[in-house]
Amino acid sequence: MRRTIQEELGKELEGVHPLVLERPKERKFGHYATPIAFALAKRERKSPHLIAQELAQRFVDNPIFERVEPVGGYINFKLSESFLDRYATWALEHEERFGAQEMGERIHLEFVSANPTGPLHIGHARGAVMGEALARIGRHLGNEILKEYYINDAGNQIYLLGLSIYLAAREELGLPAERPEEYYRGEYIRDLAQEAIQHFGSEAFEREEVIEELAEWGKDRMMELIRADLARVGITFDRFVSEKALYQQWDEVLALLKERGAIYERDGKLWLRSSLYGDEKDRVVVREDGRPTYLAGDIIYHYRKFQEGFDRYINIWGADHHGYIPRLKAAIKFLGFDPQRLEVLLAQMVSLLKGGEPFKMSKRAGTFILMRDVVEEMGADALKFIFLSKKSDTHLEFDIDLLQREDSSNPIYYINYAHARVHSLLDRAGKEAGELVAIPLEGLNEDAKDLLFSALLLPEVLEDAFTKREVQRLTDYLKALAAQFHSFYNKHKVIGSEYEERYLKLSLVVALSIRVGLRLLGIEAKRRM
RNA sequence: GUCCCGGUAGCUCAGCAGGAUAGAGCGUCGGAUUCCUAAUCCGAAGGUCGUGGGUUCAAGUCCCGCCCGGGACACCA
Repeated sequence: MRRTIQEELGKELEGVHPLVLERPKERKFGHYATPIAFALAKRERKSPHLIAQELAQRFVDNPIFERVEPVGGYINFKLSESFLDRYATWALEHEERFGAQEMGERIHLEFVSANPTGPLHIGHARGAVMGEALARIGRHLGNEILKEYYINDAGNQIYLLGLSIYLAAREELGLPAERPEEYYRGEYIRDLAQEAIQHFGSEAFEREEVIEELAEWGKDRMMELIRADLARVGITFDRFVSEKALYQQWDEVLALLKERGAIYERDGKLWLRSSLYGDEKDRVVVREDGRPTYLAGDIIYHYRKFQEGFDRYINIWGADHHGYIPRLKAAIKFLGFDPQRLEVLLAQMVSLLKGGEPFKMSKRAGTFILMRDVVEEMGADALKFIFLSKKSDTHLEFDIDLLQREDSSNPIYYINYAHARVHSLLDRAGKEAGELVAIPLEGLNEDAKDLLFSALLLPEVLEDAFTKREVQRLTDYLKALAAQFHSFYNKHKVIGSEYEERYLKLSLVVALSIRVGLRLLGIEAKRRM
């Protein structure tokens, strides 16, 4: 819709000035507006109002507008009913494809990538939910998106996982278990230990040699559990990449880096000259004992990603990794690729409240809040909606108790109720969606036209949400649309009125936008409550 | 010290690429149901947009300084 308007305006105003098209805060100013005359005032040495008047003249006969009005320096455009109706019919004909586009970008999307040394906690959930939603919206808009999970299965942590299971198992079996300074604790370790005793037999825990084996086994079990947690919230991946397997390519990548002058030796270590490309200092990639650092793995990983030739790469990381971005981008540059193709979205902290009290988590004490438990408590839909309703790079605070309530303080409930109401209207009227699509919308009051316009905004909301990576635009839109529908419903009787069929068609468009919008957030709209 | 996020109504937050009188939800107070789901709606009260400068026809929005809160600054992953 916005595109159509822009094209129409473009025909008349081309070359005049870059076109800014905005939606006025108040509906009385029309559906769209442009402050173009302000910008022209200086150059033309005329008052903005005069310029707006002149420009507005060019659109008076255009059938897509009911009214084109200069106010101050603004030109306000009000869409005609016939245009809105045509667009509504078109939307209903497209059904679930409403708002779809053919953007055609090939995008590599990496997210979650939590270490397989423990279950997913609430902090992981944010990036997880965000990645899935972006992928769904992006695909709806015609992009090809590969969802990938990078498994950090190399390094000391996996050994620690094995050790932790080993110790817990020995404890369980009544054998002496000496705790080192660093190990994983928490209920899941005890669960794994019991499972391990079943699997390996109690004799296995008499010797330390089993730790390596336990580490490997534990990692696989953890990945299974993580995948199960994700699946429960409707999140899936197209590919899992193992860090460990990447190291086969390290010699090749290191040689390439050396060739490009990216590497130097100091104190017996190999350093990446990342400060040359924006990092605050150079970083070690190979330690004195010859073991590559974590960064090395990430360099290989991104080397392989970039070799696949995607148009764009998106990584969703926890905000605590933000300092890591410059060194990775520097490495990408050294490898001869364009670091601008890599976008890192940061998922900021989540603070949970329960009954107004902070719900503290501490990984060390093993008291972190599991994503699984939150899903259990408030449901996957509410979790997704609330996590997506704030920009991912700002802190999020919410109270679990609020999300269990079944009223308007729970947004997902409120939106579902609007959707269910439409279906209840249809049932009540005994009408099928199919027989309403062609009903012409004419003679509507302002409330109905406003609601219709709002319902038709879905495509541009989706486009903005995706291209700006701001999914909260969609959640905000759905809340506002639901509110407008509830208000309309309370004010205007549908069944039995002379407008019955027209209002039903209008309601269908509202339901369509809600349904498609929710689906792209990974939530299925309810037809009955 | 450097970097990231934030400071807008009692609380949680919107505020688009600078544009029309700063918005929503919750909470508070008042009202609506012989009528399509009151799981809803309508109304009211409530704001020096952290602070001091600057740019602009126009600043919550952009630039600079300062204050406050949260987080990050590995040869851990």
